[in-house]
This record gives sequence, structure tokens and C-alpha cells, in this order.
Amino acid sequence: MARPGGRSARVQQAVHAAVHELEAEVGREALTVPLIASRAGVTPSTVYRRWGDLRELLSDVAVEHLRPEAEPEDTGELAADLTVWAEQFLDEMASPSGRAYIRDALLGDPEGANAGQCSAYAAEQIGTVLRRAADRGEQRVPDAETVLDRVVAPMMYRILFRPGGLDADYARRLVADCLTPERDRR
Amino acid sequence: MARPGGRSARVQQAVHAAVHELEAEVGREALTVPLIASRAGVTPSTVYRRWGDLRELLSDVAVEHLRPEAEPEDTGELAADLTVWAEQFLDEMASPSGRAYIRDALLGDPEGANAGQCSAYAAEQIGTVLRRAADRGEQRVPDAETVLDRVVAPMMYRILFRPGGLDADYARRLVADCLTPERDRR
DNA sequence: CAGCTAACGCAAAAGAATAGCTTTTGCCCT
DNA sequence: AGGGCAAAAGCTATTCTTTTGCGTTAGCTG
Repeated sequence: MARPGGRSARVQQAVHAAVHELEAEVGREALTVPLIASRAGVTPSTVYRRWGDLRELLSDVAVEHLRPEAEPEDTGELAADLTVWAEQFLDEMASPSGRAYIRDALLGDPEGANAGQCSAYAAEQIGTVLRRAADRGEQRVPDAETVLDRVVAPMMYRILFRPGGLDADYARRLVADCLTPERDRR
Repeated sequence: MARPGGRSARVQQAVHAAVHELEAEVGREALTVPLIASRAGVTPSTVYRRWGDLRELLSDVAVEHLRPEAEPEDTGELAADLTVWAEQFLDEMASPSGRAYIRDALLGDPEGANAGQCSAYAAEQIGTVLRRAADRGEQRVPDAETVLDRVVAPMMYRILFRPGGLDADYARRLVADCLTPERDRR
């Protein structure tokens, strides 16, 4: 955006707020650009020009919803920190609204910038957990890439491609397997 | 569908064929229901009634594209079989058209049936590879779930959420790590 | 072969998206 | 401060998509 301040900023905020309100009032399926624009006190053409289409707008909004609200909990031990974080992550992402936001974020975003942001959020939180562990002097702290591959990716894959059968125990198993590489599998 | 044979089947095939043709001719972005319907020799309302909207239709077509065309190669050894398969899988899925099909399949499919089908295709191919290995009497053959979690899921996650930086070497590493669980990580 | 009904065609109407042009409003420069 | 430039929003007409109601066709069943 060439003009971050003033009217542009107000319009962006009004439109995002309108999406939030209308999502709650009429449901995601019933959202349309004219409806959102009218609620935001803006003309539809403004929305089309700024966002291109409804999908891209919803993609933007979805990324906001997916931003973590707090720092990961600090229990004093890596395994517990990661487990708690993974359980909560899975819980949020696998819920109906979480799945809807993920899909929206992926969808209206051919370049992958919004999707990349989602991954960056997770990477950031994991980085925090791992850094704490390293600062405490814990041994065998994996790197963030490994945790993304071994914990986050399987959860996301199942959320997107294999609906059903996801629970906190699965998250715990992934974390445990990730932290104990010598464990034998059949 | 209550009437699998006759006209219904012909319409379905004509519409799918029209999508294929037009994808090649005008590009995915330019596809519209009226355009597809006219090419298929059908009225738009028929398409809307059968598929609901464009996204669901494209989701159906995408799943067809994602169906594997051949059995996995048989090299006589599990590690090589899996490596070859993963390399090819990543290559196809990470390509621009592969990514587009994945997104389409996920998108127009609130129930997740089409997405589940994609995962089932991969599981089937992996199952074939693992079964061969077991029949040969190889030791330490993982189960299909493990391969999905450790090989397929990370590739898919990166394709969807972290564009860029994907190559055959990554696929090889995932397979190797999956087959040698005692390997130490930092 | 006769009846039933799902599925399609047709056409009208509602709604959404686009494009051209005008107006407003930040922002920068003197 | 004031003036000029250009980005962004408003307005409106037009096009295209989507929905809907009703009549027709054509598989399926007895």
C-alpha cells in the first residue's frame, strides 16, 4: 500500500471489521462483496479494487484469525512445552472454524504469501519454545525445521486431507516421536 | 446419483471433458460455468444443479488429475522404491499445475471427500510398495501411516504453506530419515 | 409398454463483477 | 501554510454469472 495512513487505513479496518461482524451474523457462506461493502460503509468497487475478489479478502481476514494470541506456555521443560503447544495447535486448527480459516487462507492466495504467513506463525512459536530449551541447557533440542516436518506437517496434513480421527493423543505421539529419534518403529 | 447410466453419465463426461479442454485453451483463471456448459453442449443451470458451483466442479476434475496413472516402480528394494516414488510424487505435486490441482481439490470440497481421495491414492501407492517389501522378507518395513506422516505430510505441508525450496533431495532425505529411525539429529 | 420421477432444457429475473469517469484526500514540496 | 500530484474512493452503466420456476425428456421399474 502506498498510503498506510488516513482514509486507506480506515477503509481497510472498516472492511475487516465488517467481515468479522457478518461472519458471526449471517455465516461464512452468505458473505458477498456488496454485503460486506455496505456494512463497511464503502462501495463494492473499492473492495474489488483493493482485494481483487472475495476470496482474497477472506484470505486476509483468515490470516488474522490464525495469528497466535499469546506466547507458548513455559513449563520449564522442552517436552512438556512442545506437547502443550501441539495439543493446543491441533485443537484450534482442527476445529470447524479453524479448518475454514486454513482453507480460506490457502485459497485466496495464489502466490502463497498468506499461507507462508501461517507457517511463519507456527515456526515462530516453535522457535520460542526451542530457544528456551536451549537456554536452559537441555540436550538434544531439535531444530525448528525438524519440528515443522515431524509435528506440524502431519497434523496439518490430516486436518486437510484426512478428516476425522484427530485427537490430542495424536499430537502427543508426534511430539514424543520427534524428541526420541532412537525409538524403534515396526 | 440415482441414475448412473444414460444421459446423466453422458452429461458428466461431457462437462468434465469440457473443463479439460478449456483449461488447456483459455487457462484455469478464465473458466466460468457458462463457458464450460456451452462447450459441453449443456445449459448452465444443469451444471449448477449437479455441482453446486464452479469450485466443486473443479474439485472433482482436480481429483481425476491427481489419480496416479501407474503402479509404483519395482526396483527390488524398499528404500529405492520409496525414494523413487517420493521423488516423482514431489515433482508432480510441487509443479504449478500440481499445486493448482491440489488447491482445487481442497477448496471446492467442504466435506473433505475429494481431499480424502487424494490421500487415499497416496496411501494405496505406498501400501503397494510396503507390501512388496514385506513379501520379499525385508526387515524393518514401516507401516503406511508412518510413511504418510514422515514423508507425504512434510512434502504436502511445504507445497501448500512454504512455497519455494523444494527439490528431489528433500524427498530423499525424508525417505531416508523415515527408514532409519535411530539416526541422530541435532 | 405404461407409469414414475430424476435429470435436463429453457427463459426470466436477481444479483455480482467490471469498467469508465469523476471526486476526494493523503502526501510532499516549496 | 498552501498548492500540486497521484493514489484511492465514489458513482453509474453494463456485462456476466447465478438462481429459480416450469415444462419436457428419458432412464428405470413393474
